[in-house]
Amino acid sequence: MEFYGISSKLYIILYQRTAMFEQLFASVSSKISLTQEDFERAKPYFMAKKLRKKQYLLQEGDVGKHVAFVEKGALRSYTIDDKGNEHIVQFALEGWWIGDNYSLYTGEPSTYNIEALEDSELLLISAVSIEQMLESIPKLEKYFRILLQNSMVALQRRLVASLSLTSEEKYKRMIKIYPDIIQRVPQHMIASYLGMTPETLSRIRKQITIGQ
Amino acid sequence: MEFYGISSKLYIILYQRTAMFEQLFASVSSKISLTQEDFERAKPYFMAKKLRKKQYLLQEGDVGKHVAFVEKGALRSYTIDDKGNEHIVQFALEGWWIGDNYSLYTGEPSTYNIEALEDSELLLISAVSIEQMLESIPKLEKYFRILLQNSMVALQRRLVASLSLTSEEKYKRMIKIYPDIIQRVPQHMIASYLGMTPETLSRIRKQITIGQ
DNA sequence: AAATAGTATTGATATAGATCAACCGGACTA
DNA sequence: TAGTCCGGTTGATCTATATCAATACTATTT
Repeated sequence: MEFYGISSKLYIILYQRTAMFEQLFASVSSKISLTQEDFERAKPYFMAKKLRKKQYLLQEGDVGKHVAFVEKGALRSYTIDDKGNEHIVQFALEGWWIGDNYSLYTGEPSTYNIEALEDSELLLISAVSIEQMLESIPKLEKYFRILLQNSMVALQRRLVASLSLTSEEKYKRMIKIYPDIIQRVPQHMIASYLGMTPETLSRIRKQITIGQ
Repeated sequence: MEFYGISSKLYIILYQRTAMFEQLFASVSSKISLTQEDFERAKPYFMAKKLRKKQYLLQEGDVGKHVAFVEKGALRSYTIDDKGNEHIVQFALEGWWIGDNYSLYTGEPSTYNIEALEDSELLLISAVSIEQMLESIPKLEKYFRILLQNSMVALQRRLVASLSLTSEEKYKRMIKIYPDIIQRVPQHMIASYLGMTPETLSRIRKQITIGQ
């Protein structure tokens, strides 16, 4: 848009860089108003990273050095409990943040595993870079605070849901809130996220489709 | 301690004011290092409030105008689900914060009820006061960020626990993490917090005490 | 094209925990 | 002093969901 008078080669480079931050720009803009210049100043704090399907961003025991914003692809974070069962704590599609904030800030080893479910393109940022970026662009404080608050609310609601709903109700709630995740993620992972066995989810789905 | 050379009357007033903020001071000091002067500057942003047992700090449908720090007493926040069942989202004893941050910042009506379980002494602070206080004492930003992070971690762990543990394991975990809450809160509320019926909790306790 | 690993379905059976119901003891309160 | 409320216990029964096991399908690797 504002690229009049620059060579086509440079234009392409700039265009790519913008495309790379497309989702992040959308995410920030949806929560606060930020000028294009401020946003340009934010870019250098991030590092692009691609992950192939099944690669890990973080493994249990590692210290999380970055949090990641998902520009493209899909990831999950999960823990393994004492009985050896996996529990999916979070999915992240385009426009979501994922990482272990606690490990990032405390320097303690993480209890999570974060794995790409599809080939993914991420924007990483370190704890130090976040500090510096917030120092330099204080408006972004609000963006991150809103993110944190929203995740707290989502987490509390999910907890209440897990305590009060039947398996069928949990699944229907999931369809309503995250239809896109249902589409892209294997069914047994949805089951793990909802705290039920794959068999139970399969039966529930059968019942629902017959019912409709 | 640092009150040499002042009249005994003034001493008492200062002593009371300090006593009123005792827990808050301890909480802040445990997470960041703050000078006594900075802390003194923080005090005016708070408002003291006493609540008798069974009184409410917030009721579903109200907009949360403050968050509260508990200097003394015990509170709970809970929601009522579609089936009319109460679910306790949080307890708060001395040294804990309680409130609906989401409602506070968005201005939307709260979905929570916050009730005193004992006669309690609170320090309230409004959204605007928090902003101003953080502006004036930026060090406190870190304090609040640590609080938020810790609650996220606790909440995620509680969620995984609720998905993976048996009722007995959940109760034992609760005893380990919050022995003080077990002591002071009616048993059926513990059951509600853990997502089981009072009957189940009663049976579990019986079994445990026999086992030991 | 064959082999393998990952994913989903279906059936039979077991069980943790919910539900319903009765009862008990203590603490307000009328 | 009796009466009502509240919290907790105990028993009998029911049910949603887990577990175990077999089979089929699909995608990926060789």
